[in-house]
Amino acid sequence: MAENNEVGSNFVREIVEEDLKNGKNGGRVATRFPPEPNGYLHIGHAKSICLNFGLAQRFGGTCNLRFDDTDPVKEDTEYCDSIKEDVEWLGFHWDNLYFASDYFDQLYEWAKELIRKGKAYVCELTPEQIREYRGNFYTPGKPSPWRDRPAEESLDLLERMKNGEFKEGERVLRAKIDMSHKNMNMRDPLIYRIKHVTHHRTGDKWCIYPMYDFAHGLSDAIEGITHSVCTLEFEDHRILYDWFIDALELDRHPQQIEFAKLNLSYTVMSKRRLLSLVKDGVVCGWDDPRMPTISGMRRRGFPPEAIRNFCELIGVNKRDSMVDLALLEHCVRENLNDTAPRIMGVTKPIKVLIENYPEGKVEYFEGPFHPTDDSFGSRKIPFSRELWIDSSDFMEDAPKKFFRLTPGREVRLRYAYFIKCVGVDKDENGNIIQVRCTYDPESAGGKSPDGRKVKVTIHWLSAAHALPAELHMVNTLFTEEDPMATPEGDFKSCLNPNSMEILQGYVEPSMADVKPGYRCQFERMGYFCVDTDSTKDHLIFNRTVTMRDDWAQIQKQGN
RNA sequence: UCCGAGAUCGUUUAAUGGUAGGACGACGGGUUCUGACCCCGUUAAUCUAGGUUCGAAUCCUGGUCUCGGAACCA
Repeated sequence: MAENNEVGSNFVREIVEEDLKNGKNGGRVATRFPPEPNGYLHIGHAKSICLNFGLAQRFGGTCNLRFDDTDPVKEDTEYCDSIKEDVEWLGFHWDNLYFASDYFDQLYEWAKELIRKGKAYVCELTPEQIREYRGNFYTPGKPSPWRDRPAEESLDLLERMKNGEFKEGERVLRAKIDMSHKNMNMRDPLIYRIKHVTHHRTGDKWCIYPMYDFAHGLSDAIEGITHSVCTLEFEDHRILYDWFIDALELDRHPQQIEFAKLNLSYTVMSKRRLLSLVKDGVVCGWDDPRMPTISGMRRRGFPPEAIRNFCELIGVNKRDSMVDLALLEHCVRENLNDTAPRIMGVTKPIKVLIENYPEGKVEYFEGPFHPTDDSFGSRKIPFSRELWIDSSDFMEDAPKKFFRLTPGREVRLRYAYFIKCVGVDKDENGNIIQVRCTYDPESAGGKSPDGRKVKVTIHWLSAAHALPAELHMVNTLFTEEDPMATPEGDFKSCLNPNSMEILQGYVEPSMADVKPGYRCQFERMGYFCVDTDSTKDHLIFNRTVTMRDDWAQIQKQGN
């Protein structure tokens, strides 16, 4: 068993396999991803998407995309569009696109059937009274005075609720179950409530809208879903899910299976909190590269394959967990290492003057776009007397383990020459304005004919040829691993003031025509992605993720 | 005080009564024209107390802790 380098199964997969083995559902597997269109999808949804679509893929079944649009107050078609885009971008294709609102007619018929069976009634208690009558965890509820009214009366009232004869809150349709049930969900739960609100799809056709518990399971049944996967907070609702299907004596009975939702360190994951970040202007929108939304991660440069792989690695179970952001970053690097062309970019420029290199001379060095995969091709990189290097690659007073440029030290300029630092020029305030070096003409192409070794190779750009670029150095949005663990759950108290550092840097001339979405590696600096707002005249890159950095670790240890 | 669920290396995930394994991280080393990638090694866990058994992470009992649940939200 131990020699299993493929990721193990998970309990949902095992349930489906078992069902298949036993011939349940006629050997059919049908799942669905049922988002409410009231916000943008995030990495937590990606877990659910990968699970549901993955199940269908693995077992030759189907997976529907169904919008759970039963509360017109919060829902909007803008969200539907973004959700569809995100699911497709992740690489999944739904067998059918449905809306819970497609089933409003059928649901209404079923509601009337429940009334006729004596299993539902129209209640005229106020919202406050309903709450009061429901009791609490420790004390049983008491029956509504309208509980036993004749079915005919409820039928008539429901019809009039539908036609808009009553104000919101005046009447509701409730299931008649058990007001003293241990599970609060069974104390005559609501089925329909009145809302005089225009629905994003059905317009003003309805003045009543079905509640989740009623609509969701029955929608599953209508679509012939076999395995209805949802998150843990619905565990207490499963009994109701089953009750409606049984009460209506439907011939299909989907099985609800609950799993633990994803928590990621250094981020928050609820739509409500993400919306508040957007509304408060903490971020620039749902697709801000710092957001854990699918659209934010896309803009930041996370490849869909990396996200899918991450979802596979984290597994599926029923215990609460907090997945380390480092695992997501690992998946992103692993993918980008194989797929991203290498280029040179300078994030914090410092000028280097090659004293013995002729003024006005320009030569070109060939550099492959990928160290091991020739199919990426190569480009010519211009070299001249004045260069930009990254300020992190030079130190005047270097500690022992610093291998980069420092007075008297020789390093290699990638693909170009060995250079040796011979001096530093400063302004009157002591700030370094330029590093002076000499180069070894024999080392052209970065070769070392005499076998001379150099500790490191650094990246560089010909100052005259470099393209200015705005660099968005994306970091975590929060400084705490669990932002919700801050006092009173005030997650905004640990917002990271440096969540996005904006730098004016340079990139090599081969980047002149890159389009938004283009992903590449700035050698030694990290993976970057061209931002959606980037133009030919104003290049903008988002740092997708840094490189793993041993030097940074050493520096950290020194402190 | 009620109902439901869950506790395995720092994190995450395996084991389905039979050697507690993998991944990420951390640490150390090798390699290197990216202090990257890659390779090798080290670290490190069954919530607790009993019981059943030749044998328990797994089964039983009692504790403890964590999470979810009382919207005309989903």
